[in-house]
Order: sequence, then C-alpha cells, then structure tokens
Amino acid sequence: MDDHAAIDEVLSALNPPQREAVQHGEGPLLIVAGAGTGKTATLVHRVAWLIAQGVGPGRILLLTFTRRAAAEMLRRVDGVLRKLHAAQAGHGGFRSTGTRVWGGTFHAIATRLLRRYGKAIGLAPGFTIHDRTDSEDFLNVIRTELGLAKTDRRFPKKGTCLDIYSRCVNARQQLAEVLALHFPWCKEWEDELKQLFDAYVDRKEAASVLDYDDLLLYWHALLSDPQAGSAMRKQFERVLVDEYQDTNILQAEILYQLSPDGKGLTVVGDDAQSIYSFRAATVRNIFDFPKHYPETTIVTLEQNYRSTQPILKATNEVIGLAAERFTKNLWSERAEGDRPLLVTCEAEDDQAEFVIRRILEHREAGIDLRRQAVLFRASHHSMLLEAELVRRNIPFHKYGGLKFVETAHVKDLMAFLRLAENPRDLVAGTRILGLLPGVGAQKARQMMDLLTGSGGDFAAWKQAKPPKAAAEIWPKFVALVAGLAQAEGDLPAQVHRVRKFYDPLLAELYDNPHPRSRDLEQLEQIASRYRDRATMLAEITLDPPSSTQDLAGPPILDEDYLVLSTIHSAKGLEWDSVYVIHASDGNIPSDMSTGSPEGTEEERRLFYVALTRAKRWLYVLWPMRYYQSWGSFSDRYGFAQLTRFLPEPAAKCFHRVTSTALDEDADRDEPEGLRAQCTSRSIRKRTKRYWS
DNA sequence: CTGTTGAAATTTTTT
DNA sequence: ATTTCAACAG
Repeated sequence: MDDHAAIDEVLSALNPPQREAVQHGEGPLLIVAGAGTGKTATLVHRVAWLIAQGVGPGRILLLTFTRRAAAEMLRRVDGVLRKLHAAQAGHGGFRSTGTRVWGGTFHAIATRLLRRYGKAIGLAPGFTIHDRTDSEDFLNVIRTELGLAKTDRRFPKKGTCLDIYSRCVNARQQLAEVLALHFPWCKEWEDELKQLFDAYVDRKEAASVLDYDDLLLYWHALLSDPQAGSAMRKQFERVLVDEYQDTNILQAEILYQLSPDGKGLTVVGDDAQSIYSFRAATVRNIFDFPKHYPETTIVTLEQNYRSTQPILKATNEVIGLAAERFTKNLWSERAEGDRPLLVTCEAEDDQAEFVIRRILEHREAGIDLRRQAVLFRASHHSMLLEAELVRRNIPFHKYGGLKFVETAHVKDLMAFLRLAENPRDLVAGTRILGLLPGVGAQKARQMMDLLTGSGGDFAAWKQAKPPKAAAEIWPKFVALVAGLAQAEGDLPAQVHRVRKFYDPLLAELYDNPHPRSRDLEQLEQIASRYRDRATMLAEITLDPPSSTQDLAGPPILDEDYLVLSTIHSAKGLEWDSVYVIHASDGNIPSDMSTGSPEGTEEERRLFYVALTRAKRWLYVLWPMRYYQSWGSFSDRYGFAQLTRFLPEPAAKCFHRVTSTALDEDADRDEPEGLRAQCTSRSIRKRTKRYWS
C-alpha cells in the first residue's frame, strides 16, 4: 500500500466535507461546525494529516479552550498517526517524529513563549502569574492606597473593577466606551478608574507579575518585536484554533500577527455556540474571518453524529428561535430514539429525586454514571442535588464553580512558593505575611518594601523587627522563605517544608483544618509531577484542577462517577444521558443577563449548548416552586416559570411529564387533585426538617 | 495597627 | 450564606 492509499484508508471514516477540511492546503481555512458534527475528529485528523505530509510537529500550534481539550486531541492525533503507520507498514514510508505539537490554551502557550522570548520586550524571566483572585487583591490594595475606598458614594467592587479593566484590554476598547456599553452604572467613576488602572499597570510591572490579560497582551506585543516576532512566525508554520467563536479581539489579533495573510491558519467554530461574551469574546471574529483573510476557504459541517433524531429536532427548534439566523441545518442519519423529556417538578427536592432516580435506572440498564451528566447555569444550582448524592453514596465529579486551588489554604501554600520564586510579588508576600500573628496590612506592606528595597534578598528580613506577637515565629518564617528562594531540595521537599511551617497556623486560622491539611498533603504528592517550581505555579494557576480528585491524577479506569457541570464547563463534551436542571426563567436565562437583548440571546445559545450535549436521552427539568433562602424571615416560596426558550412550538418536541408521575404514561394533563396532593406532600416533607 | 464584632449588602458563567 | 465595611477594644 502506498502512502496515498494509506492516508485514504485512515480518512475513510470521514464524510466529504470533513475530508475536504482535513486535506485543505495552506490557505486560510474556516470550518463552521455545528454541534456534534465531528469537529474534534476533523481537527485531529487534520493535525495528523499535516504531520503525515511532513510538517514537523514542533511547527504546529494547536490552540484550544482548555488544556484538557488539548491533551485529549493530541492523544487522538497519536492514535491516528499510529493507524496511519500501520497502514503504511512494509513500505517504510512513515518517519517517527521527534518533537511534539505545541498544544494548549492561548494563555498557557503565551506563558511558554514569554518564558522563552520575554527578554526581548524587557520582561523579567522570573515573572509570576496572578489568577483572578490575586488580581482582585492587587486592585484592592491599590484602591485603598489611592483612597478610593473611602468615598461618599460607593466605589465599584474590586471584581467589577477587574472586569472593566479586563474588557478594555481584551476587546481593545477605550475605557469610556466600555463603561458606556457594558458598565453604565460605573460611569461616574471614570476618572478614578483611570487612576486605578494606571497604578495597577505600573505596580504589576514593578512586582514582575502578569495577570491573565497580560499573558495575551504581552504575547501580542512580543509578536511586534522584529526578532522574537519573526522567530515565532517562522516556527509556527501551521496554527489551528478550536472554539473560535469564543475568542476575543485580542486573540484574533494575535493570530493575525502570527499569520498576516492567513497562510497555514485553520479556525474551527460554531456561531450558534458562542457563550463567552462576558469574557469579551465576540462572534464577530468568526463572521469576519473571511473578510480579514480574503483567500479563505469555508467548510461547513452539518451532519450530526451525536444525537438521536428527536433530540436534534428539539435543539434545532430552540436555536431556530434565535434573533440572528444561523446558517446551518443540522441533520442526522441516526436512528429514532426517545423524545426528550420536559419535566415539571413541584420543588427542588422533587427535581433532585427525579434526576437521581433516572440516573440509577439508566445505570441499571447499562449506562455507566460517567456517561451521564447533570448540567446547570450556575454553580450553586447543584447544591441540593450534591447533598442528596452524598447521602446516597453516589459518586460524582463536579466541574466549574469554586475550584480546589481557590480555597484559602491552597492559595496560602502556593503564595509561599510564589514569593520564593518572585520576591517582588507583592500579593503573594502580603498574603503569607498576613498569616503571621500580629501582622496586618501595614506591617506586611512595610516588610515587602524592605524586601524589594534590598533587591529581593530575604536576608533583609533577618534583621527586621517583627511585631511582638510574631517574635517567636519570625526567625522560622524567614529561614523557610530564604531556603525556598535558594530552591533547597526538590519540589515535593519544598512543599513539605511549607506544610510543616503552615500546619500549626492552619488550625489557628480556619474552621476545619483537617480536610484542609489533607488537601495540602495531596498537593505535596503531585508536586513531583512538575518539572520545576515555576512550571507548577504557572500550570496550576492557568489550568486549575477542579477538585482534589482531579489533582490526584487521572481517575482510575474502573471508577465510575456521575458528572455535574456548569453549562460553560460542559462545552465540547457529550454524554449519553443529559439532565438540564433549573430550566426556569431567572436561571436560564439568568436574571443577571436579561438586561439586554444580546445578553438574552447569549443565554439562549447557552441553553442550546446544554441541550446539544445529549446523545440518546435528554431531560429538561424545572421546579415550579423554589425556596427563597435570603429573605431573613425565611420560608417564603417563589413561583417559577418555564424558561422562555421553550415556548409552545419548541416545547412540542418534548414529552411533558411531572416529576411526581411515576411512569411516563401518566403524563399530560395531571388531575388537579393529584397535583395538590403532591404539593402538600412536599410541604410536609419540608416541615419535618425543623425537628429531624 | 491589629483583630474582632456586628451590620449591611449582594449573589453567573472562567482563562 | 457569604462577603465586605465600619466601628471599637486591646
């Protein structure tokens, strides 16, 4: 078999448009891929095909939305290459490829490149990276220093300040414009914000730290540097971008700089699935791609391989109601299946109960827990369900929401390492100094000034006078950080030393020290997986493991667990059975985003993304009553409405049931009496909680 | 200045 | 429920 035939064989599983995309030449390529149309397979085959064509793997840059996605794709590329290799066996055609494909998120790749080329634009090689909380903390410090906190009218919260700043950078827009368009209630603070952002930028520079936005900004700047820029352009012969609909202007410009004429550029996306405009992503990137690169070839993938016909019918109906017209018409050859279920629940506990019962039924029928997922709009929507799963010993894994690395104790430990890595990192330093008794904001600030003044030499702290309360612990503290700064011992040993110092403090500072302490033991375990401290710090802030379980390593294969995920984190994934919960107005769409038509439209696409994750069974649930937990006089029920994204024509694609109807045959018009009975049942159940 | 206490305000999505 | 802010005691 010759090379050509071998490639044909490997590509034989693809449909004609997919093949066209895979074998497309050097010109700019836009792949518009509807949900479940084999987008990943196409991208994977294209990478493999390029390598088979002789493009060095090290010359291929694959930009994905998460690192998990990158890892998964590269794994599959290897698989395709192996198949190709097997098909060519005996003809000696295939050369083993030494270097690896560059794969990762924009942020992760930026970090790697900045470590390598950063000097060219005056970036200190030992820079550390601030995650969102760190950046907020930093802004907070500066806000206080500037006296912006004590004004008569309330200044925007630090999180809002960061959002505003971030949008300016990512959308490449003037502050005034951003305020007018997205934060009209903060308009009056324009001057103060200018002041704040000015100082923020300077202080980041002084501290040698980069925030998320800086990673993109600096990469962008680096590309304008004659030497580093052309080195990168030369290196990345081919650039492939996944989820292009969720990139922002800055990212699009980075791509433009990497390949001004679009040569070697491939982007894949679906305008109907753009859900990250809050991060300044704009669907214009995908629409305007052919305008920016006039030579663009567009390939549209419309054949859906994921979902059964009834599910597809429902999802097409939902997206068909969008204000903007989307050009694709997804179709499928897949067999008929069950009509998706629209489940009206009495209250939240009925919803949880229904979901769990169905999950277990499916598992009985041979669908493992890991092939099922519960999706929701906001992280806290799953709380009651989680409690119930724990109670029933059903293992689950939650994606999205508060991350393991965002917990205070993990942040504390990481801050030790970060200060050792970069003694100028003011946020890290302030954080760990504040852990010591008697040390507050002022003293910490003073100590950090001292440290920076001495060029980052921790010897300066040896002579410094600690407050009385910290007198005893101070020498130990200084010895620890000084030792870390010298990088004494391997990484796990370093973490171990921090733990020994930090453990006693943990008990003082936080409520439940034991599980926290165990988390840190875990962290010590996995420290050995990283090449060095800087890599560990960067990777953990850029790709936070979503739970301790995640940190512990790849899950054991025969371990089965249910997936709970925010809809955002479910992007790109699929399951046999999908349960979308809290599908009521106010949740989907979220009350926060119904202020503008664009916001509402994005929520519609979000709902669409959730529904299109399902392969065989789809459940949409909504509780009619919900419990209002924050009117202090408690015990108030509110009444919900079904999400506005399922008006009558769309709802017809669903089989409607109520959660209390034990089997589906008893659906449709519920007798009024039964409904009342169920209501009182759930009220009684709730009442009992007062004494049980 | 630090650490604590009480009152008030605020609840999305994430690299 | 949690976070943030102001006021006060040590």
